[in-house]
Amino acid sequence: MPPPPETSQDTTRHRLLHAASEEFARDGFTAASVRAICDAADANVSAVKYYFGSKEKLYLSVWEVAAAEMVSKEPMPRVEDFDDPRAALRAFIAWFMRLVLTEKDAHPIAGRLLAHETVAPTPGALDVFVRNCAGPIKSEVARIVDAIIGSRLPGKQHGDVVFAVIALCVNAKHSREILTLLGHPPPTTRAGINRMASVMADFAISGLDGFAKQQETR
Amino acid sequence: MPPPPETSQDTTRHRLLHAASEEFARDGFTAASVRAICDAADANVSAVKYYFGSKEKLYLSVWEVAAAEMVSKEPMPRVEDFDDPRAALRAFIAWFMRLVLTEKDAHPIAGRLLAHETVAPTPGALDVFVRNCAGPIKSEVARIVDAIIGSRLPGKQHGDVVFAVIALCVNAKHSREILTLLGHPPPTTRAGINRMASVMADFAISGLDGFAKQQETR
DNA sequence: GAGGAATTGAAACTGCTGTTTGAAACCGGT
DNA sequence: ACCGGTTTCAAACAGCAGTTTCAATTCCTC
Repeated sequence: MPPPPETSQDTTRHRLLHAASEEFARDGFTAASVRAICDAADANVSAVKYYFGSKEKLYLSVWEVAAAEMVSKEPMPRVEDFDDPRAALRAFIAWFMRLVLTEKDAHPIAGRLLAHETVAPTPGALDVFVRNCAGPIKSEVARIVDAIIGSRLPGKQHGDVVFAVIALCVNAKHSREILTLLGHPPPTTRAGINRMASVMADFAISGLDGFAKQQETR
Repeated sequence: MPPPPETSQDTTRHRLLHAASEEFARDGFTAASVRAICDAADANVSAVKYYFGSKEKLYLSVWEVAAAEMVSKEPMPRVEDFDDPRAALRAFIAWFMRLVLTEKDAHPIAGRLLAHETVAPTPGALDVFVRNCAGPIKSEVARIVDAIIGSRLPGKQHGDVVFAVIALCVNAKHSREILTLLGHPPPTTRAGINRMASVMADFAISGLDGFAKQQETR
């Protein structure tokens, strides 16, 4: 019997993790099935209990990998890396939209996991997701927004504006099926995503400048 | 053979429809269970087959009611009803956000059904939803956007901008759980929704004016 | 090579889903 | 009171979910 190429990447545990990533990313936590994952990983169903304990703990392990991948493959742009906060916003929006829209590029699974988790949170995994992923993104957007509008909006309005910018980045992902049926499918290529991100950045910068002007006249 | 519909208000059929509306609105098509619906309606499980044929046909019936409710309770603002297209946009955003965010006001269920259907479309019901609901909304936003920026953006960009405006309205609903965990829960009262809608309208108008100015300088 | 731990395997368990069945109950018209 | 259609009911169906069991196998160490 010829021994299969047994690198450290080909253990049952790794194959399970890899297959689970794809299933969870495509279908979300609830809709993904343990049996389908194990079939894809060429493993027995009992392996998920043996290696991870349960479906939910397997999901958390997938999230750990995805979060690590997110920060390693293409790091999040930070406002202090730019001279102009508007340039920072452009770069951030492009980065964020590549994150959520790209299917097989820099972030094979993190963006899709993120999309599922946002609209249908998995109770046990939601706080992990918010801490490692949504929280840092929101904080950075808030810092960029502050740098542009000079801050000092009332608290609620400030948060509304921050999440408005985020909404511009994630909507194409969340509403993909509807957009497609309405004749406006979201881009999937890196070039197409960057082009759309540029439009969103124009929109966001003009929108924020409106608030900045509103501040000045006070 | 299943009989034609009744007209009275307390028939089993009517109770089923009412209970199904709430369950589908809260959990979406897949997650809502026929047994839970029948329990809430104080009816036997077989009643859904008897009166509607299947869970999916019951869901379509719920959508019919919701769509009718949507156009009757509070009609969609149209651009020709206003002198200024920016005022039309303000009114439209406020209307749309009330639609998707309100829990027990003018649109008890339509907005929540819409939210579920947008992010997790039900194969059999998606085209009905797009035709009766998403399509008209998108068309009206497009008309308002045209009136503001004077149109003549390249096709793709124009669509991007239209859906950017829509994103501002629906994101708070789609990301409700995340926003709540990040300390910024979406408003639920009519006054709170209107306040947030005003901020989104400011943002959108400034954003669109940016494109309008961009057009002029060409 | 033998012993013992680590891993895999097929099958069953519990519990849920939407659907179907066929008989019982109900109700209005004769 | 009787009939015939309408409506309800409890129960079972087939199927899939995640989890569990425990024997069989593989792997490593002595």
